[in-house]
Amino acid sequence: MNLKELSKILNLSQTTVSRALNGYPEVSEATRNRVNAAARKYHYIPNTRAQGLATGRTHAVGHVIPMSTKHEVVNPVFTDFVAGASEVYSRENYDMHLTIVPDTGEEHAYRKIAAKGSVDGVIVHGPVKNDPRINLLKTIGMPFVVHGRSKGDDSNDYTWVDMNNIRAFERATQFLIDLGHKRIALLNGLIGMDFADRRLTGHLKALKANGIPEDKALCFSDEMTEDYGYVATMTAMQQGNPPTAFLASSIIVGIGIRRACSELGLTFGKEVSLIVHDDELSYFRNGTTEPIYTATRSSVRQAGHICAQLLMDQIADPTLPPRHVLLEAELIIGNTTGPAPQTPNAPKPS
Amino acid sequence: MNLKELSKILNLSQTTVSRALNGYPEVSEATRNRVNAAARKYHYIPNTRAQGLATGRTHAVGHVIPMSTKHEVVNPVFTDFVAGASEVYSRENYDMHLTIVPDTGEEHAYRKIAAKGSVDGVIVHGPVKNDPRINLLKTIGMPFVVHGRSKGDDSNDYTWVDMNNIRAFERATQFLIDLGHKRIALLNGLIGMDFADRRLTGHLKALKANGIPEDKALCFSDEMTEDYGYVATMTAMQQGNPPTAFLASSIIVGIGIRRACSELGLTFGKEVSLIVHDDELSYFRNGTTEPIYTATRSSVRQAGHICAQLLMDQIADPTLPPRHVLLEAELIIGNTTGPAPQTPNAPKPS
DNA sequence: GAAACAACTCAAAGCGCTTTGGTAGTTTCA
DNA sequence: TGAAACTACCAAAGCGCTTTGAGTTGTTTC
Repeated sequence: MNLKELSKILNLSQTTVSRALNGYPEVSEATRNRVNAAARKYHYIPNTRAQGLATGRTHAVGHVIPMSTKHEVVNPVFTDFVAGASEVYSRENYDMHLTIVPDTGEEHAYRKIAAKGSVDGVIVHGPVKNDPRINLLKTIGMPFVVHGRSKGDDSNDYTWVDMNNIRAFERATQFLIDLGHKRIALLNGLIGMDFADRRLTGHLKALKANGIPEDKALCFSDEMTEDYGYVATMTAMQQGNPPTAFLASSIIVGIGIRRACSELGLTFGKEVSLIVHDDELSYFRNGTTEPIYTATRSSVRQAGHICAQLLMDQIADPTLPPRHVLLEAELIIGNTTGPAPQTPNAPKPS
Repeated sequence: MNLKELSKILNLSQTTVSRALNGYPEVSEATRNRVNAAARKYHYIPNTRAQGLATGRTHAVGHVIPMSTKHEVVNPVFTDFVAGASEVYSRENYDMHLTIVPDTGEEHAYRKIAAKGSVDGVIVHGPVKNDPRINLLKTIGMPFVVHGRSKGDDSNDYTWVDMNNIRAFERATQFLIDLGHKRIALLNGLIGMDFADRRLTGHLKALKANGIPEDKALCFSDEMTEDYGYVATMTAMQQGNPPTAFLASSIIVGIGIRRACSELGLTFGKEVSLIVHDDELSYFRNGTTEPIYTATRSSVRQAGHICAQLLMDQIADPTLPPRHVLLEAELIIGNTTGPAPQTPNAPKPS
């Protein structure tokens, strides 16, 4: 069933039917009701492609995920982010496109997305330092919102939603220092990712403020998998001077740390302390009644929601000035932190 | 840059340019080269909407995810599935649409997807028993592939890709029985989901074959989160007659079981055994060198890849008969299983 | 040297919608 | 009473592409 057929049935012109359906005022109420009833009866749903061609609007947004040989395409954080964003999309009747582009030749990929005309705007995931995509999208003139930020770019020139990574990791580190910890291992995300850089910055800032020297051997950086958490912990604990505390960039890494510690016979809050960053992933709740981990908490789902909302606004009115949302993480005290052990941990055999 | 402009620049008709670009034979090689060069030079990329309108093909597929109040929208298994599927899509230059539909009024949602004409086919996720979507899609006449199956529907009548859930869980249960376990807890997925039903079937089949009575108190069923694994384990272990072995429907549930057991001071392979189903999730590898968990293993990423491929085939030739792919899970022996303890486990205090 | 055939190229229609620029018919009001 | 102002509708153009059917050359063939 298309417009033509429907209008024939109703003995009206396509114009009138279209206007009736889209709420234009130049149609009498009687006709409008008649049209709406018929549309429902005959299951009439406008063809998006045609609508898009005619209006220049697609009612769709794209999520573009960079894929490299270095890291996995889609991760659990992305998953929850999308869940949050999709709440907005389905409310606003927008479609969501997922495009996975190799991070070589990104420019072409983005140009293609713009030229193909299949989305009204995009969300940029996983920004790196000086991310070239931002300028590209600006010159192409496609509305976009960045999840995170990109250091180096003038950050007032585009819309972003970010978590205060520096502050969160500064606070977490300070909390551990206050408990007497001096040897703190940081299990960070992939270096080069903007968020990972900021977390490192925050961590180092707190160390410095307390006169604790940075130890490169305690700074790890990788894709945030469970296995990474395990392996890095094992490596750290086998050093001559192992850490008494861990700071993990994701609850998933924390799970790996837990497995390692349990294997090494270390109890959280006693021999070793742990703070994780908790994105409130739906499949890895940090406890339903009381927190499992001491954590810096900030909902990535909420971030998705906000990003989507800002993008919708931007699409509705492209002249809107750039907006910025900086979410603060809460510090949640759980059972994985405690005072630093009196005698430093001895190296553990492998 | 659009076709009209490009053809003006080249001093050719739109027809010729279009044919040259799309590889039709009625164009001289010289002209074709000239056209291709110009297209590259001026960054010409055809508008998908227009192309779709003209051809009836959208070069896009939809993933439709049912959303209910009962379970989360997107889960880690879905994530890896999508990663696998997207490999095929990007190779074939297809777009991927994500649509999240409330499971009330599903019929309308699917009809809408078909009528909107924005995808050439869909992948059906999370089939339940007697899933109405299958018949609906058949009558609508939209190509589709089901990830999983739907008991009750004549399973030869549509294309599906499934894992042999019955066999996997039958084998796993038998393996535990062979180790002397008689009290085996099953931490299954949501009841009603087709895969969960089959897993239960396989489990019960093995119990029956060995004359072990079913104990409802040992059968759990819920959304497969880490917390569920933890809570169910705690519940199971506090019973008068606790289990000596666990069978978990996902590695994530297994992680929760691990946390509970470690808290209860139980060692895997000694006081308690554990087999998980391992979907080979990229963020939760079952060990990189040796397996962490004894597991039934089957790559959901591969399943995604296959589904996507079958859907592409189906779209290319809708007259193709339905196809079925049944993947077998491997049984991987890790360190979490061992002989049943001589004296049954005593109930653990909460 | 006309007819037949390739080898190219083109104008125009059509995909399903929105929107511009109308036209009738009715009401309003000087 | 007649011009102005509405109201309610419509025909047709246009969005950017593909594709049909129809040329227009230039080359063979008999």
